[in-house]
Amino acid sequence: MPQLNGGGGDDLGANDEMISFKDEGEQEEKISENVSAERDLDDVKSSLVNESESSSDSEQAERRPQTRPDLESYEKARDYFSEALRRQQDGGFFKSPHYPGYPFLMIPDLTNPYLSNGSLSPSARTYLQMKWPLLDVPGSAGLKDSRSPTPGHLVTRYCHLDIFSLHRLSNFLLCFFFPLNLPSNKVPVVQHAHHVHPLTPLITYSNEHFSPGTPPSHLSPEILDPKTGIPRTPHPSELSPYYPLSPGAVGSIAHPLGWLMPQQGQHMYSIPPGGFRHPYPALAMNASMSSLVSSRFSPHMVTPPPHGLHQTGIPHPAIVSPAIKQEPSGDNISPSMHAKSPVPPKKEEDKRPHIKKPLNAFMLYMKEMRAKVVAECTLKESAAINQILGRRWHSLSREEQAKYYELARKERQLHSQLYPGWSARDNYGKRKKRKRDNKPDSKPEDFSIRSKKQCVQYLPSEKMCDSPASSHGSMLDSPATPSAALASPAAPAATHSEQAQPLSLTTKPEGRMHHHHFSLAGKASGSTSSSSSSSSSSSSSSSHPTISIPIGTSGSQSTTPILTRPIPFTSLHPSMLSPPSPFHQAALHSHHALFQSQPLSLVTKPTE
DNA sequence: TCCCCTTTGAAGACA
DNA sequence: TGTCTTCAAAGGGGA
Repeated sequence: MPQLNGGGGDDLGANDEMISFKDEGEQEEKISENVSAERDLDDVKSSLVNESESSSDSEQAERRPQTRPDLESYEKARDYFSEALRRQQDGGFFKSPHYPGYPFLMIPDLTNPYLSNGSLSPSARTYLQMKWPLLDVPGSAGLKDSRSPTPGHLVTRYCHLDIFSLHRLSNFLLCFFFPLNLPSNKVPVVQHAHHVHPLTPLITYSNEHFSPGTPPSHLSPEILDPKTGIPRTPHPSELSPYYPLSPGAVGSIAHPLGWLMPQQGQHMYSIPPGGFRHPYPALAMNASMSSLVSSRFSPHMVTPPPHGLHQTGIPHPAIVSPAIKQEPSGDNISPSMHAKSPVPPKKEEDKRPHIKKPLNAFMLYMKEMRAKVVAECTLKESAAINQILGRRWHSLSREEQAKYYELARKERQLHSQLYPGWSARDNYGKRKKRKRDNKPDSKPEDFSIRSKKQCVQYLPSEKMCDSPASSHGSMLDSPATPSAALASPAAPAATHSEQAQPLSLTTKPEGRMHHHHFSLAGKASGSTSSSSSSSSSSSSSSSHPTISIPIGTSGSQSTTPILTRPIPFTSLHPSMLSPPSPFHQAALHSHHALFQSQPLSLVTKPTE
């Protein structure tokens, strides 16, 4: 657990009160989180053929990622933003993440965090919890759990920061994020010697991220010459290349994340060019970070280094250097790329950066939650992790999903603004075609043979996958609220369709449901997008006893009256067959949508 | 070393 | 317009 002042520093004060909180919270967190995680984990683990996966708790503890390498922290920070965003929007709905150390730049008036009555203002609490890892306490304990402490307790848990400590804290952050003319690559913060700073990701990269001699932009729009210290107009090459803009786009970009913009009048600290950079601003965005994006996408945006890296050397998530990600040479570069490429024309076309697709809602969710799932389980295979994530995704309420849809929409918007000429087609052919693309419609027998790592093995045949999606979540009882529809252009179809579904079965986008029989096991039953043949469906039907639930059509198939989608019996959670146990009910409370009480009471028997 | 696997969603291609 | 394909992330595992 990173601690700020464990090494004796007293800059922030109250350090002696901060230390144990995380441990306390971690225990609570473990208990609650493991409820769901273990379920998913057990589910997946039990389905894994690899028996070696079964490990003792001690092994699990050992395998749980501890402090990650810096590069991972870099990504973790990225995830943390999304996490924090969600938590902020959810009011602490989600538990504190496993990865501490999260740099937030915008401080909602930390110097005056107290309300008139002397209590800590909610914003300050939110900030302290979310933005300042040292002060972070498990969100579940503080804001979600019905047993959560009283506000007074919260204040206590928030370390009794007095006004001076907070002021010092804010100053600390300012000094940290906006070093002024630091002479060298030294970390421009007061960093205690013995502990990892909670902002370790930043510090870790600070040698690279914090360009010496770049003053805070909130202090001056100009750049101080690193040599002379004289303010001067920033040279394009020194400016943030994060989202390189085409010349025409420079300065014309409306804030793509204005929905996250904080209230006016709230002072924010913009990021200096060359200062702290989040790899993916849109992901990093939250209300406290929006001005960061504002500054990041300021007219200072210029072309990035040709290799697709930041001047800090950190690759932009959306720009992958050919050295990192192989791609064919210039042949596949679309004309738009040629015209709009942020990279100056080079003789070697293949060195053009690979602009990745913007992440969709699920990808954003996956990035955010993957670390949690991985931390909670011993599973290493992403395929299994993704299955869990996929189920959890479905288990999310529409409101929660809507956040990601909205975030993804902003991502796309931002991406389109930054890369006006970019097209998804530009990336076509840069990956080797998958085998399944050439695979003929597999017969049921073929499916079982096709791959020993097929998801059939991830999903248990006996033990119900008690993941929320297949058992609880929107698969059967999604509220079909239009929130997601409002948030995502893709969502409307689903919402529209699901509203017509008696059971509100959350279905894949209709383009994927090529057949009238749809297995809730999804691709686990062979219904891959590209191999969505009748055979795969029949494979599912043949391999899983199913019950048929009449559902409405969806999307483009809305004209089709009613479809009957067999649900593999093995996909039914016991809770669907019987009331949830007290333990389960506790889990329901702890995990919100992941464990909602089941309105359905399906009684069926496997047709062995 | 490269590809597969797995998930969902977005976007492009194609009929 | 509807259907299909590709790619986005992630990392263990297999060839």
